[in-house]
Amino acid sequence: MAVTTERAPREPAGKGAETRAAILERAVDLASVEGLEGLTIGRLATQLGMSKSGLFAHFGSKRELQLATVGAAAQRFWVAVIEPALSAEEGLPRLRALAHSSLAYLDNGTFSGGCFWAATSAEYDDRPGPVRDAISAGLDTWLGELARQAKIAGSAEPDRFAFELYAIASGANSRFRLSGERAVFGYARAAIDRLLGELPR
Amino acid sequence: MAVTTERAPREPAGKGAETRAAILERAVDLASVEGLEGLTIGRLATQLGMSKSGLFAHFGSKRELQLATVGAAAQRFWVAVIEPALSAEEGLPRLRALAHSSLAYLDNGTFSGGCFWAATSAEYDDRPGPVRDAISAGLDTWLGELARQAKIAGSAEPDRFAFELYAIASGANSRFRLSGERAVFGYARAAIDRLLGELPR
DNA sequence: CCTACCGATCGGTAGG
DNA sequence: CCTACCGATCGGTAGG
Repeated sequence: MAVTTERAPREPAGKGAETRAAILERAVDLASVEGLEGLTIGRLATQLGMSKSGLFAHFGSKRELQLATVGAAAQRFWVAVIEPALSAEEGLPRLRALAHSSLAYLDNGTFSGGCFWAATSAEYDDRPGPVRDAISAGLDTWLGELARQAKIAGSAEPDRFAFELYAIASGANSRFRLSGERAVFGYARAAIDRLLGELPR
Repeated sequence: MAVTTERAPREPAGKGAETRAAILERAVDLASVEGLEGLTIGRLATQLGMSKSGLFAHFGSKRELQLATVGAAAQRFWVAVIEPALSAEEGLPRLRALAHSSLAYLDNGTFSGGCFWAATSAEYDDRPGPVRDAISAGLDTWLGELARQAKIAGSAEPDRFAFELYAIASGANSRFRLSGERAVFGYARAAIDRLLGELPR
């Protein structure tokens, strides 16, 4: 019973699914530059060499396109940041690996327009609705994982710890994006090392 | 000679200047919610009960409206954050006052849509041009002042220090804006106190 | 500061 | 997946 309640994917497989995946890859990059509002169907279609209505048919509404784009960005974040850290033992080693890979992901241009999550969360924090909820859930997952690892590592205040790690990384992203100075990543690494040094050993 | 090179204000004084000031107050709030792209002339005019073209005439282009809005936001930041801290002695006391007033300004809704600077810097970091330059200059001034006070307070790395203060405050803003949890301001205050405690006394 | 208008682009639809 | 089209809204202009 439970299985049958799963929503069937709009695109089962084959060419349609490939096209959809290609659209979403572009959509994530475009949204990281222009935002999820600036992600217009016409511009996206032009970049992909297809018609507006052809692209539109894959999603049915702009909102569905935006939600699918948030999902694709979550996948990319997982591959770039979470997965590489999974080989490290839970607790302090995992935390160190996550902090490293998240800074690397900001530095090396995983998203062409800087961090998708930083851009879209600032854009949507005042726009209630399912798109905002999806972005918020993605960030909550990230902070929750940081807090979980901090707790395993023995932190007495895992939520505060997660907040500080998050703040340092997102601060480095926004400063780097505006000033272009890579020095901020050095500052961020120093701050993270000091923070990790607070944990019991 | 030097005085005459100053650019004459577009609106000298009187009723025109008052209208312009009222427009910009609204524009700052609207932009803190919708962004500086979402700040459309039509919507702003409707909110103020005036015609699009009447409002438009005050600025001549959307870009000029955006630049004037950034200037008005800088004024509001100055009044809310910098000015209240000026009574504190330079160095550690000033730094403590600035950190306090900046967190208070995020918590008490100085801008109706959360921090104008956080919202617009994320929006414009990939949009080269004078608007981006104005936002960037405003943030550079803020970080520069933090670094200047950190240096006076005896920090060996004032730029790193300023970065960390900035990151904590901006992280608190973005987490509060998305999650609504005031606990982040407590985390931020703890982090700032720890940071200020690093300074020589 | 207004009415009346412009070309371009938006999300979305009809019909194939 | 396409062409052809829709009503609404965008920034901006003409003329007063």
